[in-house]
Amino acid sequence: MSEPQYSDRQVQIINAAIKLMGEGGIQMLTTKNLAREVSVTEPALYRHFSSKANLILQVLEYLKSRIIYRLTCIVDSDNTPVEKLRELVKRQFQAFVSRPEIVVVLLSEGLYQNDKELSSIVFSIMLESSSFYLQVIKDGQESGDFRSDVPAERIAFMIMGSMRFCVIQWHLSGFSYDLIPRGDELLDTFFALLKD
Amino acid sequence: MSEPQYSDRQVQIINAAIKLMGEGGIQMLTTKNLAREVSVTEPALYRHFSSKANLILQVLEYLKSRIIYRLTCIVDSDNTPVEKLRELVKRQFQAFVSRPEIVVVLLSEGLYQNDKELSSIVFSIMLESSSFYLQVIKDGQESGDFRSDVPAERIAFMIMGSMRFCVIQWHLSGFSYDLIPRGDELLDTFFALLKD
Amino acid sequence: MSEPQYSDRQVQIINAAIKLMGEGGIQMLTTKNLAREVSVTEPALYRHFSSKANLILQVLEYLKSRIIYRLTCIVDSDNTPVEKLRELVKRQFQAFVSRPEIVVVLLSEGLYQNDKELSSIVFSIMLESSSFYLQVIKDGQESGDFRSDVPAERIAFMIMGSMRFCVIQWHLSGFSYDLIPRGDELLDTFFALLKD
Amino acid sequence: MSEPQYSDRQVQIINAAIKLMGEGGIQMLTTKNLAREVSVTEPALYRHFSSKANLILQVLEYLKSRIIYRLTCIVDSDNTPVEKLRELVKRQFQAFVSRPEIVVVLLSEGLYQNDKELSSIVFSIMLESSSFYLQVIKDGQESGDFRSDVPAERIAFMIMGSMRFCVIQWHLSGFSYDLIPRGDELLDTFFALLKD
DNA sequence: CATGAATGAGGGTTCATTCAT
DNA sequence: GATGAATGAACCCTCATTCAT
Repeated sequence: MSEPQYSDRQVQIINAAIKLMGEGGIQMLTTKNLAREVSVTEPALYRHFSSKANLILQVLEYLKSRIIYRLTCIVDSDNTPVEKLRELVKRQFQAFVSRPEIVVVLLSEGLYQNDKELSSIVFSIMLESSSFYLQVIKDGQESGDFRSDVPAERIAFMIMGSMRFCVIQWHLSGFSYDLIPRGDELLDTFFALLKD
Repeated sequence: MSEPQYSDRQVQIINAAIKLMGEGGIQMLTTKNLAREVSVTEPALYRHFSSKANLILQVLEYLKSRIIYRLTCIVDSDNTPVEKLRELVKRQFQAFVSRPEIVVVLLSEGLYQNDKELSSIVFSIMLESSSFYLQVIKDGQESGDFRSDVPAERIAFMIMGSMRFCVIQWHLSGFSYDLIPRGDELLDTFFALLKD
Repeated sequence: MSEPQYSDRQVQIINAAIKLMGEGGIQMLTTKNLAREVSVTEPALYRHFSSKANLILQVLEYLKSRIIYRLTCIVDSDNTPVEKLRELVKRQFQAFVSRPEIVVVLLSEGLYQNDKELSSIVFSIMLESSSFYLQVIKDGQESGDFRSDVPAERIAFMIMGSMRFCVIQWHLSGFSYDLIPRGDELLDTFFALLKD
Repeated sequence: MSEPQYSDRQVQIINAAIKLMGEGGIQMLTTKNLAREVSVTEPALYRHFSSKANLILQVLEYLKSRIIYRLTCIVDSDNTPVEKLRELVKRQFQAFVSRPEIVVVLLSEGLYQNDKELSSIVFSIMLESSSFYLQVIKDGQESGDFRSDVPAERIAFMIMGSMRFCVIQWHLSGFSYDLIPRGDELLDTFFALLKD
């Protein structure tokens, strides 16, 4: 593969960074906090990442590769489009539930405001994810499972937007309720609106 | 109104803060930058706001009151539900176009991660805005303009989620294209899916 | 008299200053706190005192004049030396009890470290007070009430030192016990040691 | 010993802090002045002390441990009570002469007004020192060297109070005369008054 | 690989004081 | 007399990063 390999320490640091950002946004991701979290000194971090910006970049790329991998698995399976869409939503939500910190890292785009490079990775995660949803919708339209009078692009767009909105509210509420049933409700709504 | 009055200077500072956050997120909102923007010294800011946190809070409340006002005007008009929904979307997008900085302030929830109070204002803006959309959808369902087999809450939810997603992509792209046509497309999609 | 007259406002400010210093030392005596205490704005203070240093100076002179007046009354009375000494101690302690803030202002010499002028006033209060005690001791020695084998100066010195130490401990304890009985104990000790 | 160890830099900083406070009270103890005195930058100080408050605390504890050590040596010696008392006074005064700054730090209780923790250390230094004087007086009473008709506590109290008063006057005078002879005078007075 | 020590740049904030009104 | 607004200087402290060891 062309994907970069991460040393154990790097993975450890990346996960610590995700944890910290999850706790208090990018303002909590300081070299001091990070070093404490990994139980090394601050200069030691620079053995593994050339700078803080570079670290965040690796964090995003690390998450991106895992997301793409997950989406690929689902879309490449033998399920029907309806089942695939269900899986896409459920597994995405399960991922957030099992690691809520990621919500901050991935859905708080504004965090990376200053850095074009970071913003563009977040953007690319969004776009590439899009294509998986889009493919499933198109398949569903061809198979007659989903209505065809609305372009697949716009449907995929609405689905992703709704999912994001759902997760963001969950986050703003302080993760104070169970996300999973919300995903089921979302799916019900999607299928109702998409019925041919 | 019972809302707090702002002195000229306060409004000036609030707008400068919005501008700065628009340019570089909360990391650009430093007292130094703010003071330069308003052409006073840093300590002078403290005559008008008790602290930086308090300033951000006022920024959010200032925007909130304006948003609520705009939504109220639209919903209280004599238009049909269909027209109202169209207005809600178009005017919201126009507001963002005429002042893109606001996107950062209002849609980058993660920015306020550290501060429960700020997060809760952003959350409340979201929830209160919701209620306006919801009312319009409900009216449309009663008048037979919108389908009734899907609960109004979920429809409102999808609409807001899609709008946010649309604006966020626009933001991540660096405001590199015209947002308005995207709003029109969104509306087309909404109406197609909501047709009774 | 040659003593300066104080306007009502000046007295009000002086007393507010004493109160503040009593609460938190000279670090609490800020123009902001002072203005709040007197219910005027900060610049208004400068109508009555040319500077903060000048204010403190007036505070000390104000207190000094009152102390000297009190001491004079006692020493000029018709009492015996023994009674006068008793009065000097009791009335001094009563003054502190009725207004503990003064302890800080008068006995925390270090506060004025930076300012020779202020230090010298505190010093002069100490020296002038000394002379009253000294006179009483001398009278007592002449009348045969007190032993004469130790110079009056040294006896007066020990008495004042013990009194100060007593009050300082009371202060450091947070005024957590009744000072008056300690004064009585002190007096017992003095008389026991001074008996001819 | 169980006492905390100080690194060289910490001792250097502590001494610089004492020097600064000696020159101009706590108002002169700024991070900027301190850094200049130690020839490092301000942030460097924070590698050795977590905050300015913590530094002052360490200063006091550092001095306390040295004082207690000195007192212990004297009291544990084989001298007679009379000799021990003489030593206690002389060595204390010598310590102040050789390092007058300490007067400010230890005898300007008001300095720490704002901080309960600091005040309580100063208080504890006072109390613990007390116990050494008390022991010597008691021994002297038992051996018949000192009169027994006045409780040892009160005698110790008078001695400490007189000593403090002596040193404070010396300080207020700007260290303008030799403190040592004053100590001798004090001792003469003590012995005269304490003679059985 | 990792550390202890240090740094320049910058953070938010408070201070006593001034000035025009 | 008093105010609102402003200021220069200074405050304590944190940041990401570097370097010698």
